[in-house]
Amino acid sequence: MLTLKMITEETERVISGLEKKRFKGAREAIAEVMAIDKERREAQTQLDRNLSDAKKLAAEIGGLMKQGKKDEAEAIKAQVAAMKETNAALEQKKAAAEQALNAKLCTIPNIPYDEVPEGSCADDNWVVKSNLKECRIGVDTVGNWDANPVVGTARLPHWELARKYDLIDFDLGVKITGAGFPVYKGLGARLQRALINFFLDEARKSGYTEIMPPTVVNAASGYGTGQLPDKEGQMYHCEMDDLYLIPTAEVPVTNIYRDVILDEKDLPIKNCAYTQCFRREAGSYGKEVRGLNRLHEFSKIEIVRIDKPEHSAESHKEMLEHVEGLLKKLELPYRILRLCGGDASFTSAICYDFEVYSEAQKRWLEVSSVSNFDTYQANRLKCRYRNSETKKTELCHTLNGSALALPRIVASIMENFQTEDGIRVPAALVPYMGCDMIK
RNA sequence: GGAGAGAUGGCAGAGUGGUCGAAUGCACCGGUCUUGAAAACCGGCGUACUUAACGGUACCGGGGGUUCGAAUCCCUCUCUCUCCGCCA
Repeated sequence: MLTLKMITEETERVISGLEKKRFKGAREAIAEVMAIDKERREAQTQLDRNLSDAKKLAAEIGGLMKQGKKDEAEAIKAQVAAMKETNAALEQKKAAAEQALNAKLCTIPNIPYDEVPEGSCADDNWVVKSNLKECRIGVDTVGNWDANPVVGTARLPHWELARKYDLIDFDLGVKITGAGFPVYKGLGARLQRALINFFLDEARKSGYTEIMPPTVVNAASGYGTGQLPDKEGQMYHCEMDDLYLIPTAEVPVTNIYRDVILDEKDLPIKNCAYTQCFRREAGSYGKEVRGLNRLHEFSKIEIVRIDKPEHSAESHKEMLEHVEGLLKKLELPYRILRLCGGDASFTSAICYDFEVYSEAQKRWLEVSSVSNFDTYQANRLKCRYRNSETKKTELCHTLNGSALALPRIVASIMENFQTEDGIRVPAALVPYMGCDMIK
């Protein structure tokens, strides 16, 4: 959530930022926050004063009793007792204001950085880079890519290739669990493991510390990274124990740093984690979710950074380079988008999406989102560091990105590298696969 | 799952109703001494909210209660440890 300090000190900048994010009723929302905050402060100052008085009076009683001045002691007792009611009311007022303030702040998104483009939907995103031409997979051509000659053959979508080579069984997943829970088999399963190991090894080479976190989290963690309260319906919930299946490793990994004060010298913290991710994806339907395009359970390697404010932009850049490096090594056709204000996620200050091209589906598939959350997430998490110069605690910046999510990468590999003899394995994966062809 | 014990500052560990935000030790930071270091000595050393400031308030695992007053008493939840049971 946004900090009160920012809202009160830079009100106009916040409002225009929210408008850039296409947040409706920004001015009213901010005015409401400030009004509630005023109420809260008034209740607090008054309560503090009353408590201070009561405390001083109550402290006298002990002495009076020892001196045997029972009557005086009793008089003060009555006096303090009388103050209790007022204090209880103030306490309640303060608590109510705090709660209302918090609830309101949770409904207000992060404000975008200056370099975030104006715009309201996906069409307004900037394509900052694309290697499509180099890959020579034109939208209309059919497999003229040198490394992948499928001339004259219609490209098959990955779900058909999955069946042809017996790599993924979607129907079996339905039998065991339900739609969106595929069963990977044989080389299909091995490809999963190969990608997981490849991504983790690459992350390690880039200096990330591998974390293996729990895949179920408590409500406090869900709240810490912002899945709760608003996106409750997107997570699987174990009611009996009140635990949630994680939608991304971001949740458990970032929550490591909840309520933590870090040393400046330890920043930036660079963690990576492979986990299964679980998403209910309520409201999804149709061909958009066909095959591997959208699953309820999938594998993902996430990179997470905690950094000091003045270095987070540099961190973000390094993360983008890391993810781009992965796509290059996998030889996939990709493009990088800088998301516009209206299309960027609720919590991000700036976000880049990586997409790979699916020749068979004739569309781009999002495989990674690399965001800087500035202090937005850290404020909710209470993740701070001690500034070595001022000796004061300050909010960290948090960043994360997928590096990478498997299903669409698998779809893209299958569709783009299909040949008449099978599916070519990109060179970087051959050591992990133990073969250069899936057939 | 059953029985018992416990949860105090970065760590260790006192504190069982009043002057306790909390002794003491260690760690850490600053200083004196020293060519330098160690030792010794002196000083500092939690977080948040609030106030223009002085200062004030809250927090001793979480929540609630008793009391004029709670780290201390009561209830409840969570977690940890020991024993038993079950089990990868």
